[in-house]
Amino acid sequence: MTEIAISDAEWQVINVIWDGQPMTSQEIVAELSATTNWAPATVKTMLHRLTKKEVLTFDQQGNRYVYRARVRRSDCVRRECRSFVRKVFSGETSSLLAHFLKSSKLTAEEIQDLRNILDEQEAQS
Amino acid sequence: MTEIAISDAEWQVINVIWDGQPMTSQEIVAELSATTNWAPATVKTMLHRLTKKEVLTFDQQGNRYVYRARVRRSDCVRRECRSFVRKVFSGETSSLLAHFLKSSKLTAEEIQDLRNILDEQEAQS
DNA sequence: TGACATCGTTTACAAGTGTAGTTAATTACA
DNA sequence: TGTAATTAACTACACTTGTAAACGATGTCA
Repeated sequence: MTEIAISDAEWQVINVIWDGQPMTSQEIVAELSATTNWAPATVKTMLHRLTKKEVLTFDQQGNRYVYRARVRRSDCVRRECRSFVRKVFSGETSSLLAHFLKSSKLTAEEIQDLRNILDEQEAQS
Repeated sequence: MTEIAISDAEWQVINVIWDGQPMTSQEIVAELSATTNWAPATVKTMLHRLTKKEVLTFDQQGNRYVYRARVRRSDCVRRECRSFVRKVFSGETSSLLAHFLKSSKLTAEEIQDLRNILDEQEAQS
């Protein structure tokens, strides 16, 4: 079953990796410096832990590592969503949807896109 | 700013309190025994921590406490949702909505309700 | 008025987390 | 080839979390 637990800070790291892999650690550090105040050593720790958790892997080139994800973003997103809806909305996805639909200001275009998804969903049932 | 951090296990506890408050701890324990394997002492710890975090308060009646929430569920839900969408969907609520709309099987009725919400949202902009 | 049951409080403890300095190895430049 | 810079690994440390037993106070029933 291998429960992979990715912490909040680790999510920030692996998000940039999913967006730009393969990446060296200094590229990752550089990217994260835009959104955090983490010391480089902090990022290194995170990379180390994520590697240990088998979320990341790397190819060694000289004395530096080139990281990439070992797990699919979509799988992690799905898992995280599932536990979130369970925790906050008692597992009721429709409540969650209602909440986010109400609380967010969407553009006309986004609204249309969502309508289209609803149409598809309806067609499939 | 008072960052309130409610852990996963604590969410399970406060959820039953929001649903049934005011409640004594044995009522809370009883309710949770339906969904968890926690020892009563575990629940007590949680109640204690949530009280310390000022998420709960209580009235003393004899030697037992009657607990109720000090924070509104809607506020906690909102905060939790905000940090979740930031963590998993880079803050893009429309991505989150698309994900959940696609990944969940909704009844025709739920779909209609969501459409109505979309209509309202559109009308307001 | 004891003895027992029931509360909440205190203590426990390992694992995970956020945050980062220190160190040892390797590379690169002079 | 030696020294400076860079890199990943190791160590650190306080705080949170999940999980619960032990303890002391209080209430209850005989």
